[in-house]
Amino acid sequence: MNLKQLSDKLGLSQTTVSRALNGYPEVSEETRKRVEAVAREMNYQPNSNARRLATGKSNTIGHVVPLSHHDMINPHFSDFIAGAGEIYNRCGYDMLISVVNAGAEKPVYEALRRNRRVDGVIVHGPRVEDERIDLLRKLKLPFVVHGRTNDPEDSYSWVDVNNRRAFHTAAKHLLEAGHRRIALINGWEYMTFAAKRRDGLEKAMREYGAEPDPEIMISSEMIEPVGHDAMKRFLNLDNPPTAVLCSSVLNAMGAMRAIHEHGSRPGRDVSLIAYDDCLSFLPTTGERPAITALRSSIRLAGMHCAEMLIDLIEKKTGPRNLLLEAEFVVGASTGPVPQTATA
Amino acid sequence: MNLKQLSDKLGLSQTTVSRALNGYPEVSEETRKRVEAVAREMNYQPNSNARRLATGKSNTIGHVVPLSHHDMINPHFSDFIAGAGEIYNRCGYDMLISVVNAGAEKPVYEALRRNRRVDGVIVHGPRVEDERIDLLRKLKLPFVVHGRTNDPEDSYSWVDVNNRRAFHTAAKHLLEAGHRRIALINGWEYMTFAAKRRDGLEKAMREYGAEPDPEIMISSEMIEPVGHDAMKRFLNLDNPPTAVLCSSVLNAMGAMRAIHEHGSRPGRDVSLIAYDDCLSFLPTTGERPAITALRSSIRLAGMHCAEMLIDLIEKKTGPRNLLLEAEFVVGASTGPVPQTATA
DNA sequence: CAGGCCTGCCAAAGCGCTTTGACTAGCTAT
DNA sequence: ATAGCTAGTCAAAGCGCTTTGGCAGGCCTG
Repeated sequence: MNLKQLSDKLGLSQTTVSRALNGYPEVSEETRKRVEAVAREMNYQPNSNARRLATGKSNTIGHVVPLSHHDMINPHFSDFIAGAGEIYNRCGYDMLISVVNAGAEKPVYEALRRNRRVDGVIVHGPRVEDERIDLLRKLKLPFVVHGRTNDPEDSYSWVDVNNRRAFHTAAKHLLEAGHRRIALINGWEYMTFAAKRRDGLEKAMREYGAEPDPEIMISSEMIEPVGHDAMKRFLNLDNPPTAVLCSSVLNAMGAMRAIHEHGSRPGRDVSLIAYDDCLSFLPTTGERPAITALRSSIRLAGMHCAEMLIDLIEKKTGPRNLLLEAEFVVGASTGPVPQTATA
Repeated sequence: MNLKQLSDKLGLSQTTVSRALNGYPEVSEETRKRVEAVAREMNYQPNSNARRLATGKSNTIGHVVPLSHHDMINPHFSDFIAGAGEIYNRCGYDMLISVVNAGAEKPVYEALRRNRRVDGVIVHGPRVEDERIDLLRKLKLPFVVHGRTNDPEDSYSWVDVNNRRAFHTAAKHLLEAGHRRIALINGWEYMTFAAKRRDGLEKAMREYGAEPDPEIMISSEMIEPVGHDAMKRFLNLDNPPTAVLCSSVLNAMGAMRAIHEHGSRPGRDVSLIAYDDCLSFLPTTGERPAITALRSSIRLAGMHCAEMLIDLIEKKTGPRNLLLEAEFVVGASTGPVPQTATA
């Protein structure tokens, strides 16, 4: 069933039927009703390729997903997608995903643009120095960054969590409890979110007269074994940390494992705080959670990004920004600094 | 730069240029070379919407991803996508993802078909009773199932792991070591993979004269806290299991946590085997792995599915099947049944 | 009542590609 | 010499939609 057949059936021109269905005002209400009724009855749906060719609009959002060195997609990604996907469904957009080796994004963006394959893109995993912002601006391809780069903040659209403040808050909590040697198990610090988290931690420490020690700070992949190995190493130092900040629940689990193996008790001998992206497959349970955490839903961030991008595309507004705050939830994994250590 | 401009520049007709670029034989080699050179120089790339409209082929593969009850996408999904995405890139296909509530897939498939939005789809999360097979056959939309349903096996295309044999092997390993009370922390058993795993376990147990006990078997979401809570409950029974099979590393981690909390030692007091999908964010480490596991890469499965589907689409072959075997790797989490228990 | 202005509809021209059917020139076979 | 191929090219007809530019006819307005 195509437009021609439908309009023949209705005894109307294709023009009128098209307009009726797309809500143009040049059609009488009566005709519109009739067209809509028959279209529904015939189960008519316009061919999207034809429509795209005619309008130049694709009603598709692109996600260019960088693979890390280990051919792995950031595990946070599936939750982000779940959030964004919900909005796309609601607004009638499709989601196109391109998996590509980190750093090789450029030709993909160019191809998406040249082909008019997408109306806009979401930028994942922004780095401090990121050439994608300039590229996309040059390509005139609407985009929203999930996170930030070091470009001027109001020069592009982004949705981000206040990572610096989050880690500042967490660090302050530890510092107030007497901790002075605080370890950091961070993501890659060429990524903006990780750099900002370190900033927040260091700022808080300096405010309390504590000196950040590079020896107990690591920047790496946010996965379980990395957390484990790092924490194990830290605990075996002559001067081990009394607390640790983890950039993800994944490496936090590893750190916890190392703490247990070392015979230490979390919250007593060692305090631990994790940044919890509310990963759907690792829900942090119960009333009094096992882990003290900073929480912000990555799924929600996905929804915000999608909404903002669609707004940008349809209303052609200028750059917009959204800064979310992480929630700080005290759990069982933090406590006052042990006496032996403060002495 | 479109075809017309390009052919004007070359002094050829659009027909000839199109044929030259698409490798048709009716063009002299000399002309083809010239066309290709200029096309590259001009950075010409055909508009994919126009091509799609003309050919009716979309060069796009659809993934309809069901959301579980908790609005969560199966975490295995991102690894699968990484594998499939690699193949799509290599073969010039795009990946279209539709996130949809579990059970509401039907209208989405119908729309994808009617719109000629995709050339084929990958079916995720097949259930024992799954109406999608029939639906897709009726829609004449090529598809490959990642897993199986209870439809006749050669009546549709699938890529699956031999889940029954995998769990049979694992169970046998435990049974040989003297274990008779074996617990199961499984995925939802309306999903085929989970049902088959249970079958494999029960078959092995019966072969060794052990009776499966429903009280120490659970079918649920494969996430950490579920594994924890289940194992905790099992260990507190009057007659606790001496071994446990976990359907995922995620719930295995939870089970491990419960074992530790209970003061038991994995591999000594309680044996544990996990099915490891080689999740990129939870790599199982080292020479002598901490967990005895069945291994099969879900990323590889993604690649196989993508390859098979593209073959189906391009060569229009009949149904094809691929049954992969999981690798069994003995680690530190299994050992002989403790004496107290056998007595 | 002439002129202008809506309202509601239509025919036809794209959008940029593929593909059909035809045509020419040169060559072979009869 | 005529017919019949083949190789190489082209003009034009789609693919199914949107959108431009008209064109009737009814309604005001002065």
